[in-house]
Parts: sequence; C-alpha cells; structure tokens
Amino acid sequence: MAATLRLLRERGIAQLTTREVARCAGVSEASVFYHYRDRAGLLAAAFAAGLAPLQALGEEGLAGDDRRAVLRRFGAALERFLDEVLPVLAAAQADPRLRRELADFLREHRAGPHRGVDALSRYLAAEQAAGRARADLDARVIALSFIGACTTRAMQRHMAAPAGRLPSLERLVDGTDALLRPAPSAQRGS
Amino acid sequence: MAATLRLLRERGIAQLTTREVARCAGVSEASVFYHYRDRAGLLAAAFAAGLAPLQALGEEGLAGDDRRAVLRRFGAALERFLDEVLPVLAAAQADPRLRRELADFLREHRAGPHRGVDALSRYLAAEQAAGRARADLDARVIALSFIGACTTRAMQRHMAAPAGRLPSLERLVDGTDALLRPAPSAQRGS
DNA sequence: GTCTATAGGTTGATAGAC
DNA sequence: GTCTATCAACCTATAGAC
Repeated sequence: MAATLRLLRERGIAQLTTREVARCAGVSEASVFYHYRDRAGLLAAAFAAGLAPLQALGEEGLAGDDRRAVLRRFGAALERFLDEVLPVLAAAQADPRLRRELADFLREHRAGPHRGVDALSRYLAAEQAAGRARADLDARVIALSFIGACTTRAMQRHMAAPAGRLPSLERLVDGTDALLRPAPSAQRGS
Repeated sequence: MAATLRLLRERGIAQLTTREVARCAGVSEASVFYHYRDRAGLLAAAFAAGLAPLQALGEEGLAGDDRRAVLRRFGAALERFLDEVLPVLAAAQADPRLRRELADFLREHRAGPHRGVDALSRYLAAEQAAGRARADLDARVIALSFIGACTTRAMQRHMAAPAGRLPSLERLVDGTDALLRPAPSAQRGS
C-alpha cells in the first residue's frame, strides 16, 4: 500500500499498474490480487488510505491568543494536507468509476471543503463574539476565502507552475488578520 | 478534437483510448494517427484546445460602477471557466509526461492562478485609489482569496461532493464587497 | 485523407505448485 | 500466503489499398 501511494503521487495513475506496484513493493503480482481481489480493490484501498488525513484535519490548532499565529498554523497545516491529498483527488478524476467512489467516500465521511470552512468560521465567529474581529463581516465567507487562497497556492505548487508569483502564506495571514481588525472608530466609540 | 475533449471531460483520461475517440468521432482509428501522429500528439492537441480559455480569461468585465456587479460577473465567469478547465488540469496529473507538458504550456503562456490575481488586484487597487475601498488592505491578498473561494466552489462541484454547503457566489460577493467598504470614520474624516 | 486488417506490446487476472 | 507461468483482452501503431 505504501508503494501504491508512492507511485500514485509520484507518477500518476496512468503508470499505476499492478505489475509496477508489485515490483515496487518487492512482491509478486499475484500477491496484489490475493490481497485486493482486483485492480479496483487496490485503488479503493489506496484512496481510503490516501484520503485518511481528511478526517484527521479537524479544528486542532484553531485556538490560541495570537490570531496571526492561529491562522499561520491552520494555513500551513492545510497546505501540507493538500500537498498530500490533491494528487489523490486528481487521480480519481481519471475514471468515472473512481470518481463515483470518491464522491461516495466524501459523502459517507462528510468530508469536503465545507469541513474546513465550518471549523475556521467557528473560530472566526468566536473572535467576533469576543470583540476581537469586526462583527459585520460574514465569517463563513472569510473562512472560505482563506481556505480557497491556501488551496489555490497548493494547486499552483502541485501543477509545477512558475512559483512565487502568488502572495506568500505569511502575507495572506497578515492581510486576512488586517481585514478582521475592528475599525478604529468602533474602538473609540466603545 | 471535439470528441476528444468531450470524452476527456465526461469519462476521464483513463477511457480516452484512440479507439474510443475514433468511434465517438465517427472516423476510423487510423485517421486519428494520421492527423495527430500518436496518442501523445492527440493529447497535446487536446490540452492546447482545452486550455485555450486560459488566455481568453482576461480582465474583461473587470470594470463598471457597481462593484458588487463587477465581482459577481468576474466570479461567475471564473467559475464557468474552471468548470471547463479543471477536468483537463486533473487529467494532466495522470501521467508525468503530460504533467511536464502542462507545466511547460503554463509557463510559455504565462498562465496560472496569478493571472487572475493580477487582474483582479489591479481593479481592487483602482477602487482603493478612488477612495471606494479601504486603502489599508492588501489588494493582492483579497484578490487571491476571492479567486480561491471561487476555485474551491468549482472544485467541490467537480468532485460531485454534496453541494450547497459552501456559501453561494452571491453571498461571497456580498461578503467581499462588505469588507472592502471604507470604515464610517474614514468617510466622516475626509 | 480515409479506410480495413493486422502486428506487437502491455495489462489485468487466473491456475496451480509450494 | 507467496510464488512462477500463462492466458485473454485491450491498446497503440503501422501497412497498404482506395
């Protein structure tokens, strides 16, 4: 399975043949079929293993006094996570059957982008409730925007496009923190 | 070529065989090889055609009096564009050779997420210069965040995940417009 | 330029010994 | 459970007629 995920991430799904997996794992091809029944079973297991981090990415780290530190930690964890998972998600788009299996998996585990949005927007709403963030902003929209920015950065990296032309994570964190800060007038008026 | 792109988007790259393309286009398989030399040539041509919208998506529509209308138009165009292009980008991840070709294509045409970020942030900077948007915000960060949000929405749609759980485009536009508005104090102070 | 026919190679999967 | 040997199907690509 380790060999399968490695091949899937490094070479893509096209070269992920049962032969290559067996060779890379140092076993015979028949062993692969004995354990996973057929290629579809192997891929299903690989997807379940490759997407396991989906559930692990909870709201851990989404707490702390320094909001910029919280955003930085969350953004960095999200991007690390996407670097691992994006290749697997992309591979599932190669075949309609795999696509359906992925959709079922996401539905069954209630996974998807909205999970991160929910978690982050809860944190932002708490910041608003505590008076540390502008209360007139839409927390879910900010959460989606921040997560979307991290996702776009990870995608650009994954496509090996010319890097360094998108704002850095540090700049993204600073900019997001800035727009959350209550307006000076509101602070004076309290 | 139309048949190729249709198969690529609907069934994924795994089932994109020269046989199926020929059958779907109503020609013989040999014709495919006559025109595109080999399967790699066919795929290269399909990528060039499928990614053509990358250049078309300029800053058109990024002007107008009503900022919310501008954002709505830009966001809708971007999501339509992504619905077409994401399947092609995903397919390129199936094979290392295709991946390199895609990276070269993006480099050569200076395409990539940063293009949209540049265009949108120019518009936002103009809004700031005109005093219609908070001048203390990082325009490039806002642009990346808005584009990232649209991208994440398109990705969720593309993965056939349970829809409707992310903020709508309308809500995203309203929320982004809101955080851009100058603070009341700044308006009074002028 | 388009076709039919076919070669050559790769892949998924099975049989059967150990 | 793991191996070797093998098969049947499929896919890319070419040859040659029209």
